[in-house]
Amino acid sequence: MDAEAVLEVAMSAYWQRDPADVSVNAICQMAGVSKPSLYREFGSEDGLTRAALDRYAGRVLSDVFAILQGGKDLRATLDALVDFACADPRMETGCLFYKMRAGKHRLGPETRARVEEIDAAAHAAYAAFLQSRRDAGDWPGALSVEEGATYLGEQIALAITQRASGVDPARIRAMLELALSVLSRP
Amino acid sequence: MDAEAVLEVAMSAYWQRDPADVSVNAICQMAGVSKPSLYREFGSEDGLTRAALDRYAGRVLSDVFAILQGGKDLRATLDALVDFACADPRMETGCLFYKMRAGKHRLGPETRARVEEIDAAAHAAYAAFLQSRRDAGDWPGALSVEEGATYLGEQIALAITQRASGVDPARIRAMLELALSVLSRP
DNA sequence: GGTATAAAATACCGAATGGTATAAAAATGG
DNA sequence: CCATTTTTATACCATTCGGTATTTTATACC
Repeated sequence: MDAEAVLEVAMSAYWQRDPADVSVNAICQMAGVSKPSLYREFGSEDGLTRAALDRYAGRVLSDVFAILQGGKDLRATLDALVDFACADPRMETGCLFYKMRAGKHRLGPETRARVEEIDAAAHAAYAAFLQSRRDAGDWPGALSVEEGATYLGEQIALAITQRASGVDPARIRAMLELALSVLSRP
Repeated sequence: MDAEAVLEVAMSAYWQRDPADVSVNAICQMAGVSKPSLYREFGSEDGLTRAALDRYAGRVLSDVFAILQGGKDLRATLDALVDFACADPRMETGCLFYKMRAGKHRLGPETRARVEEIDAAAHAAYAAFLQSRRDAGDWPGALSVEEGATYLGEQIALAITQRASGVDPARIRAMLELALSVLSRP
């Protein structure tokens, strides 16, 4: 049995639908794998969701971190984030991480801990980016780095979550650009 | 058996937790009512959640509609909305309507239809408010009424959803005021 | 080819779900 | 006080869930 293939199937299913709406039975059926084999590999449903989240983080979220750490200026980085949220085809069905975060109480302890870890890391990455822009004199205004990081992160999350709901991407982009305009205005 | 009391218990439970996390059995136990009695009154789980949503709309959402239709100017109305989202103790555990909307696919057909109705009505109320402010010369900028209504509604939803997640209310208020500042700026 | 061993598939378990049939109890009418 | 009807409470049903014991199949070794 190919653990990589199973994980790919699980990640895609959790991502497309919602972790709470995909049972272990369904994943076994989709992957063509028996339940005992899956449990021998991942231990529990919690282990499987955690592994799927890890895979997702390394494959998708890493792109966001790369944008934030790219060293570009404020405008270019915000544009790249907006493009990612509104135009990247991978975000058409939303973000697995945000779906897990929204239903955090339904996750097992391992996966929940991982979600909180990633959440903290994302906030830190947003904050580090904004701090660097402020140091470079690129980010005007009196908003604190902490508040700006929270704001930026939540607006991105809102936009991607709306994409999963099937809202018109053009409208989402307009809303997001409107929300982020406060960061580049004095 | 007191149908009103049952409905009150159900609404509170759905509101505090999440409709998907409260079973019919649990509601019967909390309300001290037998399952057949509840099913004779509400027909199905869908009927119960729908009735709970209707009660919530008449008891809580009506306050939001009242704010939007109060005839006050832009600043005063936005302030009232921000206060409602960030300071009203009833929003401490979030909004039942937004919780249902977020998990729309898990609801029965009746309740889901009601959610969509309310969603449309809320959007229309936001739009009517903004249109009246534009007509009164109170709302500057080139943003369309439709886009403004979507933006305003989603920012309020985000703030209230964050309250349910236990985020610091002061920070939520700062974020929301920041987001809404684009509506009163040229 | 026969046997020991590892892997996988089926079948099962207990708990919980939404929903209902049946038995008990209470209220009503005479 | 008895009989009828309505309401309530218990028990049950089929299905699904996560998780596992058991049996069957395939592989490896000699």
